[in-house]
Amino acid sequence: MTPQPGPIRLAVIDSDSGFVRVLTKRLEGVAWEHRVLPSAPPIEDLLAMRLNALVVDLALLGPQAWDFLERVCEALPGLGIVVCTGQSTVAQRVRGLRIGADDWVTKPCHPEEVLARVEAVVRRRKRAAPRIDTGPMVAGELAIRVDQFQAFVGGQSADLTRREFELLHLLAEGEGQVLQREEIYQRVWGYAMARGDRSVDVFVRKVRSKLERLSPDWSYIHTHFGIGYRFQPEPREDIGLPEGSPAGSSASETAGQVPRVQ
Amino acid sequence: MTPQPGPIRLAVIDSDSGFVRVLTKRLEGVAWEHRVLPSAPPIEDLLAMRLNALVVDLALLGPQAWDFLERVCEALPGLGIVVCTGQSTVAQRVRGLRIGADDWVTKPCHPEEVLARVEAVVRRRKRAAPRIDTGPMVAGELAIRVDQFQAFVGGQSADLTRREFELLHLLAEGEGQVLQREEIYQRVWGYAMARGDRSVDVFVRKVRSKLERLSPDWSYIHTHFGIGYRFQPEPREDIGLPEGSPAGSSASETAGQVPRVQ
DNA sequence: CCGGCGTGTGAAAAAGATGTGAAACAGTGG
DNA sequence: CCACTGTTTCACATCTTTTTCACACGCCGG
Repeated sequence: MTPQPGPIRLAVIDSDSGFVRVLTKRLEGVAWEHRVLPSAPPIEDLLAMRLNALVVDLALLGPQAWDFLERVCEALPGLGIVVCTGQSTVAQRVRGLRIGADDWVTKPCHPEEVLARVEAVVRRRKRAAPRIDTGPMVAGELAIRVDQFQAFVGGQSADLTRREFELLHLLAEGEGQVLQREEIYQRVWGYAMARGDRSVDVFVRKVRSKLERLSPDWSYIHTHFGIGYRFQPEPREDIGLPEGSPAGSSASETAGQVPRVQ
Repeated sequence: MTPQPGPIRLAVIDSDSGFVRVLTKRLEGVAWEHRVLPSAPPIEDLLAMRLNALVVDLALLGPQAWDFLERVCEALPGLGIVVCTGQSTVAQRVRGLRIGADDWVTKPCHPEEVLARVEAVVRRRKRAAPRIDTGPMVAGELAIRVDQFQAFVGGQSADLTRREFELLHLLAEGEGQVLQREEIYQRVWGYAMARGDRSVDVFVRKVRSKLERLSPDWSYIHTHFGIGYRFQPEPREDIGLPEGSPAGSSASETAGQVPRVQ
């Protein structure tokens, strides 16, 4: 349907020079960004590469192969993993797939097939973001232009950094949905969130503050206590507060009508 | 990490009786809902089955195999497709994967591996499209939306906190069943309940009170003295009956058919 | 009708999450 | 190497939720 996979960022962990050479050649043909690693790098390095997919020969990792596979799957749940290894038993293949590998190819194999399998794995992963309409998405006073990695209000840029933009973009795509912190982190940062990480909160604050500067009468990002955040443009009703009432005043009275908006 | 893939709805299109028999046996072992089709059904029929995955032997579809594959991929982009066929060329496999198949297994193959591959495909699909099939569950005037971690009545949020929601959700899932306090605690809090802990009671009260605000004419959570609680939406009948009949009404109900409603 | 438990109720105390500002750290380009 | 921008980490303020308590009430068995 949409054969257009776009450029894929791929790493190959293998030291079989013949296989690597021939695969690399094909990779250059399709212009994917790729990198060959002769042995398993630390997980953090893989994180930093922001990959779409990984091709790995488990055989060369020795006894820690399963452990490595497991840790990679856990840390990068969004990464497509294709194991490409010599002879293996059914039990091994089943184990690898159960642990979290997406595909398992047996060498010798044709590089074109490896590519097709990587493509299939990545394709499925990307289905989630099929936003094709080139037009900017508008919400309240906001215009979010994916092509510019920026949000505007009345033609003026909110001056968001890349992460800030990606966060806002993700939230805005799921307008009205409550997204959990873990999921947000996973999808914006690209890997699993460590417990106690406050990055999402911090960035929400930054985005809020930048949006508020340009669009003071609207609120966009709502907190769901104990869960995460929800994007939904709403005219701010900070009306009233005439005088006497101390700010502290109960939020409770307002409850019932509109879900709590912080 | 991915311990629980949950039940998968699967269809197998194949007429190779030996393969099908052995695969079916394994399918029953894992309790997936499955169906075997001896030939390609109309796309609409596949749609109606609301499948998670499809295993198909392209060989038996003859010359229209590619066309069938293409149409299925287009019509059901969320469906995981595993081609399971006898001998094939690299070019055929690449073609199939490019068209939209998620995996391609060559017969003869071990049923366990087919299952593992189906599982991997479905796992990835669920990660990619996290919120599509999550229809709200309705009960009485209540709509419980898991994706929002919230319950609504007539579009209005009950403003449940996370634990309150989880409690309600658990009870609602077992609609009509009496759940013991210990089990409720175990499943909502995640660990064993200490003796004398009243948390469950307290939260039941909070949920009841929040639900009653929005849906005063229904009662949802019923107490079973000495046991626990049961979720079951019932129109409240305490209206009328101004004086004559004491609330205690028919003791006969307690007979076990219709437990006491408090 | 009474007493013993188990549950309902309201409020206070404790625990936990988020908001906030600023400093530490990392990456880039001069 | 420095200056600069952006990201991550930290400590603390603020606010919400969860837990704990003490007591009232209702169910059940004498």
